[in-house]
Amino acid sequence: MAAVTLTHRALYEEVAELLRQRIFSRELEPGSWIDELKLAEEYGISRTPLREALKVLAAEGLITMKVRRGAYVTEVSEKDLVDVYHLLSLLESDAAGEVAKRATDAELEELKALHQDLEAAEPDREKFFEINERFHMRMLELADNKWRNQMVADLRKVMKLNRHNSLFKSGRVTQSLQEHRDLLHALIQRNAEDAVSRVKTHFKNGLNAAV
Amino acid sequence: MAAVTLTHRALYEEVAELLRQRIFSRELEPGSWIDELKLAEEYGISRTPLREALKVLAAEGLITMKVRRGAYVTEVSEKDLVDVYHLLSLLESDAAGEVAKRATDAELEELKALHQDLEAAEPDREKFFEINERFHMRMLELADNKWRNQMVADLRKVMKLNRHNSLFKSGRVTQSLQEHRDLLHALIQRNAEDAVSRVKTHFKNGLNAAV
DNA sequence: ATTTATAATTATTGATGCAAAATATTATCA
DNA sequence: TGATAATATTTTGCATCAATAATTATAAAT
Repeated sequence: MAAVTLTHRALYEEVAELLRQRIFSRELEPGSWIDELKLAEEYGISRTPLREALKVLAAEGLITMKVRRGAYVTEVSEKDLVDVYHLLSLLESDAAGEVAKRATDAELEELKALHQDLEAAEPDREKFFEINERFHMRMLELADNKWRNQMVADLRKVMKLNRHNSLFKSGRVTQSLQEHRDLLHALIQRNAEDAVSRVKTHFKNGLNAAV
Repeated sequence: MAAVTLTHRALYEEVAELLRQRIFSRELEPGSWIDELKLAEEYGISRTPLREALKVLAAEGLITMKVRRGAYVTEVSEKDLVDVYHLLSLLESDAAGEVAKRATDAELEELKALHQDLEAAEPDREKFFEINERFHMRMLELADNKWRNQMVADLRKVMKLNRHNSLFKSGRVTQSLQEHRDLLHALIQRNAEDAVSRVKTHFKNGLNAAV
């Protein structure tokens, strides 16, 4: 019904995005079964695009398909979280080293501006969260490896499944900001080795605050 | 036709696997458009499970979906190949370091046995290829990070899209064997640092032979 | 009373059909 | 003769429909 057809993206993509939001907001809880029929009715769409959306989310690791049992929201164990942080640390630190070496001055300026936004957003958790994500992804983009970007984006989604968000721990935001400052300093100094180690520290502390 | 219904896996999974084979065998060429209707008829199935299979392959990076244009086999540029090798190097070398530190003696024995199979397979390219893959994936498993396993498995699929297979270059098999020998030595010595660097060298040489 | 088997219900998976969109082709006009 | 517009064909994408598999509940037998 009333499905406006200015469908720039395919319907299954739109639905996938809606489902992601519901998963991250924990409206769909980890471990819970996904009722295709109910969701399709709720969105006023058929099950076909919904099922295609579920396949996409399954590939991202957000949901798990069980044969003849349907789709379940992925449960992230503590070990999973440790493993995911480890990979993010590895991939993003490598990217930071690349950026320190290859980014143009203008690009580093851009990161600096993003960081300033982050400093300004500090009291607003939601905003801090969003800009933090933007900073990380922008650095990734500057490292110019689309395959890594895709992997990091997927891993970050899994990370967000975890109920204990590290930024909600008291003092973590302040600490995180300091780590970002240090990283930015290393990048501007074009000290690749230092940038790598700063990112690794950042993720190590992030994990400690998360578990 | 004759679609035997001992469907332990879902049909879309089976179809995805069949398509992977056709892509790797270059029967479906990179850049070429995938004719849903024709394939569905060929396999004697409907378009629904086929489309779901395409979504899975798209998530793996093997095919690319264009809105209202359908699915195309992914074309891997030289830069893509460099980027993918870089990531494989990063992820697998890290895994090797982990294995050097944490694997049990029995597990290292298992890797050693696999390596012996590889030595024995040398003249048979096809077999060498297969056992080489098994060795790499087994090492990954021993490093015990399922998220990394998934990522490496996907990246290796993309790598296989490339037409220039490095192992087809003369002398590369011999060189590759030597690198494996060195890696195994480092693992058995439990020298993590050396293992990491051996894997990195292995991928650097692999890339050089591939481009 | 407990266990096993069968039947019924429920939910997933696959097929078919239809509508909308994009591209290619043809015809007409300048 | 070339360009533009209209039409036709091709193909994607969504919905509805049918069937298959699994689980649960009930009944019967030991």
